[in-house]
Amino acid sequence: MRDLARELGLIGSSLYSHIDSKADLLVEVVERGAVRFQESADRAMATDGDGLARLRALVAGHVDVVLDHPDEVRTFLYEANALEESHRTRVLAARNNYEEAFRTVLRAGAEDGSLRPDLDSPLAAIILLSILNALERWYSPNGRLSRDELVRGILAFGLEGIGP
Amino acid sequence: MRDLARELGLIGSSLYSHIDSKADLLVEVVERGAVRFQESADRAMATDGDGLARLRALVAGHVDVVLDHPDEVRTFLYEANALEESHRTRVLAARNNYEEAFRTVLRAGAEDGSLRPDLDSPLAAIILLSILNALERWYSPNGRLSRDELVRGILAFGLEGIGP
DNA sequence: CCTACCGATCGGTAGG
DNA sequence: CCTACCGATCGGTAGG
Repeated sequence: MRDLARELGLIGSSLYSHIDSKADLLVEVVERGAVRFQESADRAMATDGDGLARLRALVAGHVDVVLDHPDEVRTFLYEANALEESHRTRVLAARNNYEEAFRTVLRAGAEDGSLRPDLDSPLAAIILLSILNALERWYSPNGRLSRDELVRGILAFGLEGIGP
Repeated sequence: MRDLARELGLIGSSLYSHIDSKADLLVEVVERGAVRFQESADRAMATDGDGLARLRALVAGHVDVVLDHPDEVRTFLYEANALEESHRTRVLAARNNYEEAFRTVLRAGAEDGSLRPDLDSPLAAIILLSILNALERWYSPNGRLSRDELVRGILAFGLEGIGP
């Protein structure tokens, strides 16, 4: 808390004129992350087009959220288990709901012919999210890939694979 | 430290008859994770066969390390940045070396025809490791997939993709 | 928003 | 390996 305060030009105890507790502050930050992802999914699901089109929108939206709000995302992804039970449950439900959007478009794509008909949608959803969530740990805008190339690279890997 | 001691049936200060400091203990645990991955990569690279065969061995080995030693792996993956500079540098170098094994077999596969000739090996290596490292966060042996089905599912996703 | 604190907990030590 | 501590730091409060 004293570190946070210092970044605001305050001393530690002065933070408590603005927040009630450290735990409350964590809840707020995690919640912001959850909202970002939810809004992104809502936008992507409102896209019209086949399963593949909506999958592309979900992936691009996720990349934007992760790269535009890395601190909130990190906190959402890795600190949710530090929340008190009731808040933790809500966040895990939000996460599952978001993952469900991926499962839904994958299933839709398998049925409308825009994706492989025999794909394992629960596994593919987890795998895609594993790839997307890890971005925060390695991607730099100063690296070899622009954000657009990154999205295309991930989609190429996921859609075509690396087989011969 | 008191929590760790309790799990051993000791009180906190008694730990210090066995270790020199909390920081030393962390170094040791992280190092164990690094060794597990390195040994796995060494075995996989000693496999004979084409790039694809060695990639399969790398993936299966990584899955085994993650699922058989989750605590060491978590510490290796997420607590390395809590190490003092010199140790941190060594661990990051070990990680890069391990990733290099993935890049090497991917490049080999692209050249020997067992993998897609135009694949982006640095990106594919990061993506595969993103998928593999995330396993610890969701896979349960009591779930729908056996370990073998998991490996096959990941390889199917990576090799064939989910495109139509 | 700061001053001046508080009780609890942390990593760790001396001595047996 | 425990007893009996220590100084530092933590989240937080009362009062101005």
